[in-house]
Amino acid sequence: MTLRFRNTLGGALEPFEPLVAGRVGIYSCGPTVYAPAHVGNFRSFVFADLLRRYLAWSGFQVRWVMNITDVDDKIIRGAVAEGVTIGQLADRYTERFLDDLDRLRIARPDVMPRATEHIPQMVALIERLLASGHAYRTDDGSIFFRIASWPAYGRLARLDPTQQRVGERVEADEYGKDDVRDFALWKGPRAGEPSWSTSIGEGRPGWHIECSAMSIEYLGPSFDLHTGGIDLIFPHHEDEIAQSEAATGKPFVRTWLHCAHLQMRGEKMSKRTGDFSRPTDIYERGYSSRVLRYALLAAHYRASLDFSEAALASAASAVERLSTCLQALDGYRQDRRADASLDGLLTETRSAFRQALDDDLNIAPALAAVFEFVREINRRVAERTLSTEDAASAAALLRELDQVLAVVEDDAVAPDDEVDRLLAERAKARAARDWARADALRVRLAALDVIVEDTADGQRSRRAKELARG
RNA sequence: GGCGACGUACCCAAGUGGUUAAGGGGGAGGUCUGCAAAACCUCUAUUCACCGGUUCGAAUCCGGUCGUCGCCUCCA
Repeated sequence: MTLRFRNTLGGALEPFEPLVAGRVGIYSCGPTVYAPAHVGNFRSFVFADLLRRYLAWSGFQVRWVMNITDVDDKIIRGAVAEGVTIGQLADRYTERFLDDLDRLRIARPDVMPRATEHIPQMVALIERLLASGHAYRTDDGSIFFRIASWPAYGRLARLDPTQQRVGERVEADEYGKDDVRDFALWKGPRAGEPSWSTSIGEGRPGWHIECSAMSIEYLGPSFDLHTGGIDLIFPHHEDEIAQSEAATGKPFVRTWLHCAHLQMRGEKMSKRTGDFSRPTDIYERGYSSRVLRYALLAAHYRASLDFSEAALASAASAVERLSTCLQALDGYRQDRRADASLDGLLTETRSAFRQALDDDLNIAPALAAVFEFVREINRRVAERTLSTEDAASAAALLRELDQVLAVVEDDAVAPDDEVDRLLAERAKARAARDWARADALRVRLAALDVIVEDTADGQRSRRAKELARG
């Protein structure tokens, strides 16, 4: 089976064929850096990261671009409220965002362009739209895209523009548009707002144009994959398509992938309702970042996912099961003949994993393949039927699959002399069959959040950090 | 009102025409272990929201009903 994706544009499951064989260009709509992003936002970034990792694992050379929106209404409002510049506010939350990405093991995109550093590219696009009659100016210096000039408008969202409930949901016309459905490419200058002096006049860019300008700049006028949350389909991505294709005359994006919402208590997690969590809130509750990653990753990207304490607890147990297996393999020593059936198991597992993810990133059967492998390996570890080399091969497969999942490998633990000393003492006590002393040391280690377990391969320790404490 | 997604065990969730309905979590019992933990084994849906229909056969196809969520405005 070959790799297939459900394309939002048209809704069909399509075989994936990159424009250039062996190479993939991905653009992901990134954050607006006016505040720390919440867990719902990160669901879509974890999804994009899974996509990127899986494509890379499958042998594609991937170029991943994610924008940083560092000028918009909310940033301007926030900067004014704090008495800082929009640059200062945006820098602060960009740093915060990058930290959040790192902790969630979302590998940094290859390019993270900022809107304010690409004004010339946006202006160039707008000039072409003005020249071709797809855009028009209004009295205040704003420039709008004329939807009536683009018959394909609404194809992505399967929305008939004439059916929009004008007046009820569509904002009243502030800028003197010809048609209320037309969207801003450029916003004329206003007192107290940042403004750029350009060939199309004074002002600042609209939201949609930045993604067109920056994706075209780094991936070309036509590229393979574009991701975002389901809420960006309309109007954001619809507008991107219209303005990009109208400006370049070329088909914009081949495949659009949209991630469903993270829900909280049955409703979309959003800052607006106040019902949301940030990653740091989850960490403070005692869950590690890879538990959070697992919780966001374990459901199919197109299915809405309810974010709850139960989901996190379940993720914590699952993650612990995976890393315990890896740890057991790393510590395993057995001088014996190789397990003749191991190669077959490794091949079957890799194949089932690939087959699942090839099917529109169907994560559940992919994880099932991993867990079935773990159960089988745990059985062989317990029965001591693996050789030391077999254990290393099994561990290597887990690590290989974890290049895609990034949840199995435990975070490196900072060395701790006190813990090391207690562990060594306990090992000595056990060797001397001094059970009372060994048990006392185990209790002391537990107080330091270190769980000690005894196995056929000796004492094993791990941090008690995946589960909520208290 | 228009458009879209969805309803499978205690929870999450795969499965889109045909042998025993994946997997994870949780729970119950057991094995192993100095003890503990981890791990392993067994059990935990004669049934897939409901009602009709098509078919030799449906969780899977068709029609209807009920319910949930999202988009149509800024939003991941």
